[in-house]
Amino acid sequence: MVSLKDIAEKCNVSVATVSKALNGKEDIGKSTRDKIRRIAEEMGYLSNASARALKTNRTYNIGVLFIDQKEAGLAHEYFSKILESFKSHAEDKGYDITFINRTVGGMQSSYLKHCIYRSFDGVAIICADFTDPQIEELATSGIPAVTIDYTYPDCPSVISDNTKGLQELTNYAISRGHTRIAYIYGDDTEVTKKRLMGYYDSLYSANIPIRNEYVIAGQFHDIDVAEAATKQLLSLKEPPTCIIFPDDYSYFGGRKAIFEAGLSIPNDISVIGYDGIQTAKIYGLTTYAQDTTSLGTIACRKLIDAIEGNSYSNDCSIVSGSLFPGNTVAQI
Amino acid sequence: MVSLKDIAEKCNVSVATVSKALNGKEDIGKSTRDKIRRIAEEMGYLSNASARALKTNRTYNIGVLFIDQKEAGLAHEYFSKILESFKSHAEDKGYDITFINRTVGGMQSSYLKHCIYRSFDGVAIICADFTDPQIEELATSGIPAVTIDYTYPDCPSVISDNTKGLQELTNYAISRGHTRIAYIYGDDTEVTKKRLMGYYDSLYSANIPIRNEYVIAGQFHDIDVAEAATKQLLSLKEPPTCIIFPDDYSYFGGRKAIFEAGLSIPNDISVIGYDGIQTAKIYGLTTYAQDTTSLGTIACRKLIDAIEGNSYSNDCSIVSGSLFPGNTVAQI
DNA sequence: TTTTTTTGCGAAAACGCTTCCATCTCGAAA
DNA sequence: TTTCGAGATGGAAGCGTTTTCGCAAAAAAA
Repeated sequence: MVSLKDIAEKCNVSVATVSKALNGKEDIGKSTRDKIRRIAEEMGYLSNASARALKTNRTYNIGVLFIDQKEAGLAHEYFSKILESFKSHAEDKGYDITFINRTVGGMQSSYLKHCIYRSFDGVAIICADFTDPQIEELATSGIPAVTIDYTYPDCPSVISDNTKGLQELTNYAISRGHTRIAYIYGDDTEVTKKRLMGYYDSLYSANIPIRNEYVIAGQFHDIDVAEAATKQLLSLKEPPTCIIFPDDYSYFGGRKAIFEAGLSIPNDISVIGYDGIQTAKIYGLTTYAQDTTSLGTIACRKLIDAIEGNSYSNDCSIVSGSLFPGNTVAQI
Repeated sequence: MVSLKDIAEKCNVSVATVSKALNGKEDIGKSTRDKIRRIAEEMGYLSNASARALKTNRTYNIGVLFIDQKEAGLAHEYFSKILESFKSHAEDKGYDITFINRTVGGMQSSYLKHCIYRSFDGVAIICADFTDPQIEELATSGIPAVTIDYTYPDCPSVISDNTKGLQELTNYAISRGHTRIAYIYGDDTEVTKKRLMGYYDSLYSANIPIRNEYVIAGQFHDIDVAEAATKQLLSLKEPPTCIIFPDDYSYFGGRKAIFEAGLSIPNDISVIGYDGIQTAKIYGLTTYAQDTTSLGTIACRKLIDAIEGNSYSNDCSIVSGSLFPGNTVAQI
């Protein structure tokens, strides 16, 4: 590989001068600068990221935590879209993306140690189990960090407006004449709490009594659980006329139960998802499309602000999505 | 951050000794080695990846090319599952994964230059447009590389057995009594060529004449194109009784056309996908599940072999998948 | 005992880069 | 004329490692 030294020799200048020319420093003659740049280009020079990092303590590398909870991982459209958007924004700004894991040198270690070892300039926690103490350790370690869909104290975050999402969906069902609206909620997380708030709020505002048997626990991205929960709802003496699932994917499980019960959608029962994934939209599922592009971009912008220290805002941005009406909620 | 020097001072030995102790070199006393290791642990020492890379020319970092063709990108289940599997195998072996892009320092450049700049030990080309000259440049640059679903000369690869896949699917349709089997093939790539071979071979072996109007061009992962192609097939004087789609996702487009034509699956027409993605399986789509776990693992193993120089096999591994019968092919 | 071998450890260079500071030149001000 | 300051350039240190080589001490052989 061609190094600064090679260019220096070819140009009859010092290594220091070459470095300055290439980095656009001020104290250098215009003509020498241009010459050095031209020669460097000709020789196909590329700076050595390791050497530069060693000297400057900046890697221009962002660690991304993206954990494969329940085998969904990268294949989970919501998260992978966010990652996609985050990544492309980061690349525009000159940062690369490396996955964080809990090994260093092939040995079990911790997320934080891995990040320190790799000297990431910052980390983005996109998809993770926020109850894992290792995650909290990382988010609050002092390394610039940003979290998505969860907020730690003193760590900037961006979250999807889950309350609003469930409000809009519930309101939509109400506007179509439904009052027996069930909600199968997801895992016990912040996201779920926020969504429940939206659900309760909508019903309350519409003066619809809340029925406990209509609010049952499910899990995110789990077909079997959704199927079982749906069966449970359908077996009530007075079953709901509309079911809201934890997410679009879970809906596919509920659908199975509904069909097996000999019911049709939306004539016999209405259904609603959450996320706005492609395959759900194709089926015309009524859902709430989260704005993954904004989530990723904003998260990245905040992280880079934190890294570079300008206008650093240690707050929580809330991004709202949009209702996708579909055709799975019947007018009553 | 604590460095070798800090440990050396605390232990009253030289930096060289500490390095050797921590790296398990031979010429060092057992007791000093243990002491150094203990102190290092206590002080929370982590070696500096940049410094080490600078000195050794090894980054233990693998570049992964994963390009978002037609907006599918990370959300494409087939590729993201492969990446997932590749990643986890790499991490076990002490390698990290960084995404390749065509910028360096935020400026437009090329994939190869980006990889050189980052000094990746090797690169994996998982999802890309293999006709792009920049990809070929990268694959044949001399940097250890592995490609998936495409083979360049002198570059190890692993490909899914596409010929076999289409043979099995076609044979399955034939075994269910079909003879008017259409195939909407994907983009003009190696993968498509191989699959067409399988399709033709199956029909030929079964003495079923090949009808040109049944073999039409579609695209991978494109719902609209699949919908149009399906319409075209359905409008034939003698439409097929079974349609094989480029992939599971495309099927969702075809499904639309079929329903709009007032037909039902599989009573009026049988359908077959390819890939074995979750949502397709849920719907009972007859498909061919590719073995993404093996694809990722084998690719990673080959790449690391190439990097580390042991038993380096510059060949092409073929991985077969398995038929998922589903219930979308009627018995005739 | 002396000689040889083995073992344990350290000095120092090098990897490629950035940056502080010193030096030198030259035109402008005094 | 001398003095100054600005502009251009280079020397050199240092970032945290690894690794070669040399040296001393201890152990083994003579």
